[in-house]
Amino acid sequence: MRHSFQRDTIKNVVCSTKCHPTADWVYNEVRKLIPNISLGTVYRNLSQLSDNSLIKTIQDGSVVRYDGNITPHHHLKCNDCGDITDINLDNLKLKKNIQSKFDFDPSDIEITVTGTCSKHK
Amino acid sequence: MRHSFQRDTIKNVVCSTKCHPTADWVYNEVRKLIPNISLGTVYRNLSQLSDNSLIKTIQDGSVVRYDGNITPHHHLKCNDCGDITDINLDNLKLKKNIQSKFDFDPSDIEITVTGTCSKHK
DNA sequence: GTATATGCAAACAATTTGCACGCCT
DNA sequence: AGGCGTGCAAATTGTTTGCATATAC
Repeated sequence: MRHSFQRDTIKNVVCSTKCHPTADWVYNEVRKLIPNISLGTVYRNLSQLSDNSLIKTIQDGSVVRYDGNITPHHHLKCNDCGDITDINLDNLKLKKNIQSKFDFDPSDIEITVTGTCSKHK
Repeated sequence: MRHSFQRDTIKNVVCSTKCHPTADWVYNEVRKLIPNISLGTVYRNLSQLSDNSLIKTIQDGSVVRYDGNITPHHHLKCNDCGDITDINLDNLKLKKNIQSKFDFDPSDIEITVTGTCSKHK
């Protein structure tokens, strides 16, 4: 992967927010910096960045969101505001449990908790 | 929700398989029984059935799959064959943990474990 | 110089919707 | 009779791709 101003900018935008943005949100932000960038370029670079593990993707219903936080973590999603928050959960025990109980070799465990956040109770 | 032969057939098809089918798979199966059914009808009824909690939906990447098993359970997905298997995990502790640690009221916890199934090690 | 990246527009796949007609109750 | 359900086709949404040009190394 060689250098490109577009890709650097896209990565910066994704990594400087905690809002777990969609491609479209990223596109609009990046356009403020590179007005004539194309949506295709944004998609291509987001895929590429995630293929190279520089960002993460999360499936939120039918849309893909991106996450600059690449440390292992999970998500809370509020049904009211749609906000997604990062949480850390120890899943080592779960991993071992699954390995022994189901004869399955986990490479990734994704836990998404939906519910009501403190602001909306 | 009143009676319809189409909806009954769709529900039966979804509930008699463990393969977590897509709308398209269901469409093709149902067409064997009702050759002139339309894809729109299949989508409408799958949504309706899941709105009424008679079936479940699971997001598998960008496509939606349906599950006739409506008891609380989670999924193992093999990276090699793509097969999705139901597993039972006790998440009561996790629920309580999240409630107290993050001041968040969980309504649903979804755990998807991807990895390698026993057949593909 | 050559391979990779870009902008643009067209193509795509999954899903949804508008409409006229048909069937349940 | 009135409203929900249906088939069909067109529309919508999110995403990907082909192509000619531009840029990195």
